[in-house]
Amino acid sequence: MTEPRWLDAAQQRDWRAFVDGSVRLTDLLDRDLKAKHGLSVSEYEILVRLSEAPERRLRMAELAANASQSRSRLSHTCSRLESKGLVFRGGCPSDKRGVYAHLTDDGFAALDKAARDHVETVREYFVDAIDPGDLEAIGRAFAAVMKRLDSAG
Amino acid sequence: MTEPRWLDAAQQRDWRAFVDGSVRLTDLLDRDLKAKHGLSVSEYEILVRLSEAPERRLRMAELAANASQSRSRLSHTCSRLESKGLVFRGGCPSDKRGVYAHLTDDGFAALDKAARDHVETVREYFVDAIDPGDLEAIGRAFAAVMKRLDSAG
DNA sequence: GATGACTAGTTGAAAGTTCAACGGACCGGC
DNA sequence: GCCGGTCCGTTGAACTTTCAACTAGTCATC
Repeated sequence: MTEPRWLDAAQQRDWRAFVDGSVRLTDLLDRDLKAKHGLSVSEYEILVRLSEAPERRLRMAELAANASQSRSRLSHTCSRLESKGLVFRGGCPSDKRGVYAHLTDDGFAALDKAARDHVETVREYFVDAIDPGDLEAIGRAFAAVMKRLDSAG
Repeated sequence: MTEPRWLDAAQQRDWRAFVDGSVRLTDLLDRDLKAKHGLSVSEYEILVRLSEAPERRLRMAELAANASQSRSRLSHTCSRLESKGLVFRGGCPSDKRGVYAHLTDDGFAALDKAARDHVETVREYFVDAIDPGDLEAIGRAFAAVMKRLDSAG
């Protein structure tokens, strides 16, 4: 077995800061959203993507891809959101296998309320905590990470 | 209700890049580690913290804090790791409520093997995908985020 | 040395996620 | 037209995480 190229001290420090910081940050956001609005971050993300889609609806597979979730997970989560009345599912005329997830008016209203609090928390613990130049660096960096993930499949 | 200060376009782009990128990256790392070594990232993190501790052992509460996990979750996860023979738990003489989680030799060996692959994947999709200056920015930024999380409790 | 408040860690059930398998619909070649 | 391969989305079981008790030990005060 060849010796792996270990990270140097600075790389390790930066990588760990990201791992620890992002775990703790998403944990906070999740608890915050759940306590104030009864939504998990992944449910919230689903509502966001739907709200931005034309006619506020998306095919399940596309929604799953947008929200970086497995189809199975989305299916279960959508069932929950549907039973809360925030989403409903209807067939797709052009492809009879297909299903459209629609955002309901209640869903839009719930999202609007949740987003107001959520953005404040994101500001407080992320955007406003970070030097503006460093924030841009994060944007560039994770765009590059995603590009590499995409080209790997 | 006062209008929240929404993120501007650039802030939103950067925030979303982070959210999407980090979800997809940790997802990949998790699958990779699970497929090659039968460990989840959170199990891996526990082994890492133990391996770095003096005498390769830590009190449960301290380990939970280091790994950013709840005590309950750590308790369950440790049971699993214990049944795999990677960790064992023993009492604490100075505080009879206390429990030390120890890394076994098998645990250390498993971690060593896993780390060799893990670091390669981290390099490929994170460290080597990112401009060095941007990586430093990430380190600074998430250190700042953690500092703010700490001072909020 | 009792009392009450707090901390360490575990437990079991509920809630959520992953995994493998499935039913049905599209699509290509024959 | 039909047969195999593939894609869409769902399902139920297995697994993991969260939540709310709970036991037991410590500590401070009286």
